[in-house]
Amino acid sequence: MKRSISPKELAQAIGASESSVKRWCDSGMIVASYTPGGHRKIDVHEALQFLRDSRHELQLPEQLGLPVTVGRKTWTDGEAVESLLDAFVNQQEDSATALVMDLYLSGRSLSSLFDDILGVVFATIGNEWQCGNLDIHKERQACQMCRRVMDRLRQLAKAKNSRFTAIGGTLVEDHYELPTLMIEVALRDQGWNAMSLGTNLPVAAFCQAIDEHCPDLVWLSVSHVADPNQLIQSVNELWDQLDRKVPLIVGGRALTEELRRDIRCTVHCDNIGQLEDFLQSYQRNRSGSETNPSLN
Amino acid sequence: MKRSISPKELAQAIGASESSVKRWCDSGMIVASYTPGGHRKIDVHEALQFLRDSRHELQLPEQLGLPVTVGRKTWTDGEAVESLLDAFVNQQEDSATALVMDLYLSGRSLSSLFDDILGVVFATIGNEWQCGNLDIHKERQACQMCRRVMDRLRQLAKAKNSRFTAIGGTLVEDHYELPTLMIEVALRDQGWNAMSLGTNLPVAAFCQAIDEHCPDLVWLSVSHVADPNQLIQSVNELWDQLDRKVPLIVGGRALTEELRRDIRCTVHCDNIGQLEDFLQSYQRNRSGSETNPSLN
DNA sequence: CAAAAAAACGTTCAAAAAAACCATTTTTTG
DNA sequence: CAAAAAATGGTTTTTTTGAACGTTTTTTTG
Repeated sequence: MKRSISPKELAQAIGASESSVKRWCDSGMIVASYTPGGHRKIDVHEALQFLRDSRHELQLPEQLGLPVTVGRKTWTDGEAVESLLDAFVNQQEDSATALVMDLYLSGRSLSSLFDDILGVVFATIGNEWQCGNLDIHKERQACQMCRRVMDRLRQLAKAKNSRFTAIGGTLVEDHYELPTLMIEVALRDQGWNAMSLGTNLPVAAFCQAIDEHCPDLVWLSVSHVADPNQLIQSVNELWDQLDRKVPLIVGGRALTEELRRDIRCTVHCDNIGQLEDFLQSYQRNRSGSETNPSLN
Repeated sequence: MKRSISPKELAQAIGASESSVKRWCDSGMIVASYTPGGHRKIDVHEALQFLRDSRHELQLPEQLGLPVTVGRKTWTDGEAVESLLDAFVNQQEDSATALVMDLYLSGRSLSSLFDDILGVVFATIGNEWQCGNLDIHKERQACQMCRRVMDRLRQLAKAKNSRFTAIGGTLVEDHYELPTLMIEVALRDQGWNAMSLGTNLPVAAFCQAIDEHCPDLVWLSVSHVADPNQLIQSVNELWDQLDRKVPLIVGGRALTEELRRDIRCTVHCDNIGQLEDFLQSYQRNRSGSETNPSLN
């Protein structure tokens, strides 16, 4: 952890301007030390002392809900996973939100955020739960909190007037919402007009939605399979329903080798990163073959 | 969306003078924080809270980062239901959010908002779906949108340091999230520290959570019953687990007369309004019988 | 190691907010 | 109904704030 921060960082943390923080330092309201060149260094302890003395509330402007994150710039994957796990398990939603926003705003791609951080966190939570080390309700609450955090990301990546539409969801008996939500948010972040239809849907629902929205892409998230044969039949039914030009993307942790063999789809994805890779080549092809005024 | 605003901005937003807003801040009617120099900063949450308490008209909603349509109209229940239904079915999330916020800010109680508006809307959506007039995915998407709207209300009614804790959720095979979320939000609005454990939970999960949190109240939402006998057994198991002093509240549209007869619980609630009524008498009793320093 | 880029410095200045005060309107009360 | 009380809105002076800008220090990069 950093032990001192710059005026700019403190300014961001408390929602004031850098000028004001500098003035407060000079007037002695904030105790600051100086580098040989004259740059102010504010000890985190002094910053917190100042927060208590002044009537200023720490109103996290973007992120940084807790002292531990003040001025922190870079997280390694391992640290982020560990902290997030802790926050989710101990129901500290503010910390979790702050951390995820921190990662997002630091320029990390959503695919990396989902695959390398949140995915790992929830894989761990799932494991701990199945090993009996974690109560069921903690797992559920972690999912709920994560969903709220994702909703915030979803709002940040809100759909522009994109030409490309995508729909997706999960089939019957599959109630896992987070994976399909991740795909929705990742697609939106890539400029798609993505809509998750929801979970536990019969194939008919997909077909109706396809008729209604004429999407340019359909995704299917598979996290739980009640009846493998029914799944295979459903996916293939969906495949037959789709125009050849509309790719069907299937992925999820419940996809066994056998299922993959028997399922017809455009591409299997094991994570969001692969999905994005596919999208980019797909968009290049589409843009190349189509006459597209907006790109000229 | 801005986090905090100045008195002048709030004054413009509600069409009052800056002087009045400052006076209200000083008198405590508006909860304000201060910069080190003494400038008032009003958290948007607090501004909305004040707006709701004081019944001031919101003339410039955009000052608070709200959609411009908020506060433009007074709604009858029928109109509100009709418009909300339209917004949910046609996936106009912004409109739906604005309308719900409108109703909330106009001073309507959450119980009324849930029982008379959102409840009716989703009863209608459910009906239309079962009659085949509405595609399944539309119902699912409506639920997702509603959940996001509820999450915003949940944030507004954020838990204070309440003495009273409540937990609840749904039992296995019951995946309906909205009702239990409504209860959570309504309880929070009443000053409770309410936590929804989630859906599709075994009784064991409730028991673990009860051990961990020692709640003052437990709720159970029943929207779908796969096996009536198992439900009865589960609820009674839960009842036995609970201390007599901790009320168990059971409600939901799937509660038939027969089920009610065989289920042991403190009180059945058909809607949020009844829940609030029970809470008020309960809190009076608790405050009266307990030695409670904070009330003296 | 040196050049380039980024961040922080100090200063100035205009806009915004606070505080204090007074006039006007609305509500309460006898 | 009229006087008193309370609430509201406007004005002035003083204080606080945030942004701009050219300069200096620190960090990054080749």
